[in-house]
Amino acid sequence: MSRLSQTDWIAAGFRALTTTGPQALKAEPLARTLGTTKGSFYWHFKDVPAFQTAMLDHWEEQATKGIIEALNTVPDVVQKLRALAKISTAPQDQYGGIGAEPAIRAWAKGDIKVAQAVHRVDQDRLEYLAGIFNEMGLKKPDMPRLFYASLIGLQEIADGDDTTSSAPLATLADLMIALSETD
Amino acid sequence: MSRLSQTDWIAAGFRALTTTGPQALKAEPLARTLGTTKGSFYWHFKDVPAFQTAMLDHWEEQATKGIIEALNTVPDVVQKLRALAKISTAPQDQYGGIGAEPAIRAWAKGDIKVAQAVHRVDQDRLEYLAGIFNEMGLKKPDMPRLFYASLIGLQEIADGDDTTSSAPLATLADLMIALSETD
DNA sequence: CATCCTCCATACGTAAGCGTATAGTAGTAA
DNA sequence: TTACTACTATACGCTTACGTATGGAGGATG
Repeated sequence: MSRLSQTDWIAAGFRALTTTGPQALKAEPLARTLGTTKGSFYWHFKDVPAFQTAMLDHWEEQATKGIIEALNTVPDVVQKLRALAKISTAPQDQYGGIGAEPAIRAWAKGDIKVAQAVHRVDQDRLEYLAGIFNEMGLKKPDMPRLFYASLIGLQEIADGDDTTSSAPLATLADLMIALSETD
Repeated sequence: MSRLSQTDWIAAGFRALTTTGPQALKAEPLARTLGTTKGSFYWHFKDVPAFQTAMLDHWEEQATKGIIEALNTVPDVVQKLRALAKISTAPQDQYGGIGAEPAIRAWAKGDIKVAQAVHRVDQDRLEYLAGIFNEMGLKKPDMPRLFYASLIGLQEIADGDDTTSSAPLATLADLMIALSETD
């Protein structure tokens, strides 16, 4: 990799974020992992905050539109819920995908601009979920939040084994689907 | 506060952790918030990692034995579940209590010793929850994990308003209780 | 009152990261 | 070839934190 682009730096940022944590999002350490120097970094980005903002922009796009577009190919709402249960616990796709979520939420705890981005994403996804539940005829307003929280929580307490993560969410989905049919 | 103890420093540590994040767990910044200098810090603790370990020991005690002992005063299992749903979303009691949880989980992402402590606590609480569900006659093995994940996830996406956090968990508890009666 | 013993302040040398300035290199185009 | 553009290396001064060492302050104890 003789010549770098902004995108290369951002990808390296997500790698560092997920493996080491937010404290690794600094110019010189990142340069080392890319086998270059910070001269390159400050060519592509004004400063460290600007670099982080670029990372966030990237993630925000992925984390909302990306997932929603994937789900829109599934016609049936019930299947949509099941699909969501599945892809949200899918193998770590690097680079701002779902795999980076817990790391980003951790990052948000110590940086207000990250917290705001995460909050926007949460609102977007909750709204989208509310639409699904509404279509299913489940009117209890807690449901979207409950489902979404379970999804996040399972990611949070995941121990690498992905079956322990996906099974409980599938159970919840079934529970809610059953509830929607007795209403 | 003319004279400080280890405990004062640890309390300051949790305040800094929850308000600013793990990057605030350093000797000199903490000293500033306490109106003293790092001379005091290095008197009470060998170094920064030792200080952090002391914080973790404190939290680990609170986060397992503390909560479990509180719950053991509730006789009925169903009520126990409801009580758990309530106290886990209770107002932030500083100083290593439940209020610090999201911050500690965030901290864990960038520090292996923290991650290990969190994992131990998770296992303890999951085991305890499994006991409750077992007593209720709910044999589906996903249930403890699902409930616990929801609890964690709700803390994670909480926006300050505590009713939006507690209501969904109560809904889940009711759902599970209902399920246990039809089994 | 003298003496400890506990706790805190200050000063020091070292290390790491920031952002800037400046010089250099490798491809592209005229 | 020459000149230009896009990118990278290096060096600098500044700031913040680390951990150590040493010198008090001040209450408890004899």
